[in-house]
Amino acid sequence: MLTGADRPLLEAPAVEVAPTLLGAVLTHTTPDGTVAVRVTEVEAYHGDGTDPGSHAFRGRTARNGTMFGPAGLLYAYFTYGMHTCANITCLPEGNASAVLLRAGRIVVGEALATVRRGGVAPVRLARGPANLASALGISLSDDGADVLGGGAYSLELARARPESIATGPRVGVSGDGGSAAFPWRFWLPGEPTVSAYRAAVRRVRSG
DNA sequence: GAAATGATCGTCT
DNA sequence: GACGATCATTTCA
Repeated sequence: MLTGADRPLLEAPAVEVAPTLLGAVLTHTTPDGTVAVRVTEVEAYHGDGTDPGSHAFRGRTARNGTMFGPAGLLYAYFTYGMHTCANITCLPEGNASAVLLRAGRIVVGEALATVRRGGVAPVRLARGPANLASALGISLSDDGADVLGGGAYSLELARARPESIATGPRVGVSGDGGSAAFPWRFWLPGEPTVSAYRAAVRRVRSG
């Protein structure tokens, strides 16, 4: 398990940290029990003004303040009126950079995760960023939690670097298509828990 | 199997 | 007031 002494491992740009997190195990312990997920898919987000898809693109706000904190924090945000997504922050304090946890495989607490997800098939428990957050029991109140601080969350990196890593454009990032062109999405090929790729599409308003 | 669509609310402009 | 780092369901093939 990583501790505060390991924080420098995460004090790198998101594109460098993202592949490192593939195969890592994130654990969350609550009064209900413990759920751990092996990360199989991630996306990098930057805050240096070069990434229009990042929450931090327009500078620091009340919501994205955690992205500007030190590396190794949990950045939880609420979106689409009903979903919570989880990131791990990168770079030292003052720099906005984070890795979105898009999908994973439940390795501990599958029963509890299944209850939280409403009884879906195991492979679907943490497929998709909002599903992953739900399975782990991550809520907005967990925003800013230190994953390396020995609290409710803990992180364990993969012992060996994965044999192969696939990269591609990010999912669900709308805009002029510019940011989606960068291969800032990383996943473990062959993992059934990796979410299906869907190109960013601007929603059509009904009525 | 693939594509379209509603749900639902915090956040930014 | 508009839209979003999404998901489950419905609809069509």
